[in-house]
Amino acid sequence: MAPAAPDAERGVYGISVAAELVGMGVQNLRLYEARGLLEPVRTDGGTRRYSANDLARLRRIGDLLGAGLNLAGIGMVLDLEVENARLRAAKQGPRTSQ
DNA sequence: CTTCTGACA
DNA sequence: TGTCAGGA
Repeated sequence: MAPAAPDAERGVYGISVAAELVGMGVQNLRLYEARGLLEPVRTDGGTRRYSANDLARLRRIGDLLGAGLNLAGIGMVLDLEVENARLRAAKQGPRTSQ
C-alpha cells in the first residue's frame, strides 16, 4: 500500500535550519507559530520540528508579507488555502469529475 | 533550544 | 505592525 508516513508531513528540520531555508530569523518563526500561522510538531521536550509542508507555509508567509499583508491577514489566507485544498480534494474524489 | 523584554524601521 | 537584538 501507500507509504504510511508522507515526507511532506514528517518534520525533519530544526528551527535554525528551517529559518535559514526560508531566509527568516528563528525569532520570526516562533512569532509566526505564536500567531497561529502554523503549528510545527513539538518533540523532544519542546523543540519544534518543521516539515516540508511547514517550510512551504513559511515561504507563503514571506510572500504574503511582501504583498503587504499583515500576520493576521496571512493567517486567514493560509486557513482559506487549506480549506480550499480540502474542498477541492473532497469534490473531485472517487467520482467522474470534469 | 525556549521564552521574554526592549528598541528600531 | 513587523523585525532584530539581547539576556535569563
